[in-house]
Amino acid sequence: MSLHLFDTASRSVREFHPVRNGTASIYVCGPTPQGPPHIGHVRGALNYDVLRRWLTHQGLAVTLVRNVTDIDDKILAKAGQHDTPWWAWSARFEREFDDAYTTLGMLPASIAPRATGHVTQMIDLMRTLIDRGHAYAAAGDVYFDVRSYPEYGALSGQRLDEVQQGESAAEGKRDPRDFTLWKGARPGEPAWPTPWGPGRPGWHLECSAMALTYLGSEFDVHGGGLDLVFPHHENELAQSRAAGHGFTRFWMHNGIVGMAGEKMSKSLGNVVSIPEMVRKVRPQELRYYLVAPHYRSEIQYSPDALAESVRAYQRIESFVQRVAGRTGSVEPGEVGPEFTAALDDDLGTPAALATVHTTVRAGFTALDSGDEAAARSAASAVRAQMSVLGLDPVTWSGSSSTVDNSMSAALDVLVGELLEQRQQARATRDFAAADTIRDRLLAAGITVEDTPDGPQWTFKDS
RNA sequence: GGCGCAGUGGCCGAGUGGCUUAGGCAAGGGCCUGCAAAGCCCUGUACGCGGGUUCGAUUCCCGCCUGCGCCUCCA
Repeated sequence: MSLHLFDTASRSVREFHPVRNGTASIYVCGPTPQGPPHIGHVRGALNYDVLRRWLTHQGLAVTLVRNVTDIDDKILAKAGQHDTPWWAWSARFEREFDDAYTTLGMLPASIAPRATGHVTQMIDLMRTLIDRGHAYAAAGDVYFDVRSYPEYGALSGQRLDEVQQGESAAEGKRDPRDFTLWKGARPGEPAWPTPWGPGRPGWHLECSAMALTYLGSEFDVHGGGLDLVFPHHENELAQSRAAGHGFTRFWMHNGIVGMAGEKMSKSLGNVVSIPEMVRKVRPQELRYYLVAPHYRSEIQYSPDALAESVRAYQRIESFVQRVAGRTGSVEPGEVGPEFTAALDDDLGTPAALATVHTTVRAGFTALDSGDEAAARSAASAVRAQMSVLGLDPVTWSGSSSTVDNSMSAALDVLVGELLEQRQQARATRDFAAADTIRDRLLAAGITVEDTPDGPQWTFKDS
């Protein structure tokens, strides 16, 4: 195995060797569920889903932890505005995130731990840091002493002296750049007891505590959006190393999703929340769009680009369907060396998809020339490749909820009748009647195409 | 002010010191088809601007312009 991944800490592509043979451990910064999931959240999550699938494909037992920051300032503020308990607010959007992940075909995380469930571990971590002289309590808060850790800033390339100082110089803070491990409770706020007074988890501490709890003192990959490098990941690294842990071997950061100059807003009609988007395109098409560019590239969202992806995905899909329609169902086979090389090279999904498309073209050519064996072999490779990307068309059509199987069978009979009538009309060269049938089906969302194997129909819910 | 990323053919999007210069979408021509759709074949010579290094740069170096991310919450 020669997977190579870009590591933010070393700013280079390095060979991946798991900490524990035969396994891979991944921690991904998950959502702060204060609102509905949007395209950017999902882009990141999808990236680690592909990584996870690729590692699994290589035979590794993957543990993927994606946390939920179920308490923070914004959650408290928004819940307050809506007169809702903070825990109900975050639970509601946690469910929306889960739904979005599932809708987009992501494998479930091994565990999705919540911050509020790991206060014990956070207290332990803080105690260690205080004992080692890296943290201190002041006025109910607990801070990390940034100057006590000389490596601070190495991950993000920030020099401590140049870091802009936060505006709020809280009481007892030794240095304005010291970051909060634990927030003392203000009146009316939820609080958990600690040796330093009641309060609630700080964002940075929470991630370290959960990563260390589930993945151990040293693990393979820590992922998140590029916007988390500083300060979040810098702080996580500092507090974890200062507490004596090796922490992660690779820092992996996905590019962010921009909005092509426009801000995302409902009034502009460019809302990109996942439930909205999935009404416009099928989830597998959205997934294709988000997975096709390299994960480290920035994506400027545009409806036109999304539409291109829809077409591209449908081409692959129709190839697999065509082969299955003519020669019977096709099982996934080998992904092949080119595809492997592409993903091994820092998860090169663009090159991997280029291989898929090249295979599709060859497969269509084989189909046209009647070489069914070659067509089946191509389709089999395509299914395997797409499966690694979470895009296998057969799996997706099988899980489609638009039409369940019994309905589908009934529809098949009815459409079959009409297509039979149409064939008879065509046989007598009554093309007007034949076209009327086709037009009526199209109006109902059923597209008819004449292939060398006879007419094929597809249903699209729109 | 500091740290960092990007600017590729009509569009999206890879990549590389010179080689057969990804892939997709769209377009034009052809094949196939009653028509349509799909598919197949062919066509398009692009790398922000100005310098430099080099036999040779889109690819390396310097400067500039433009856009973006982070330094406060963010995937």
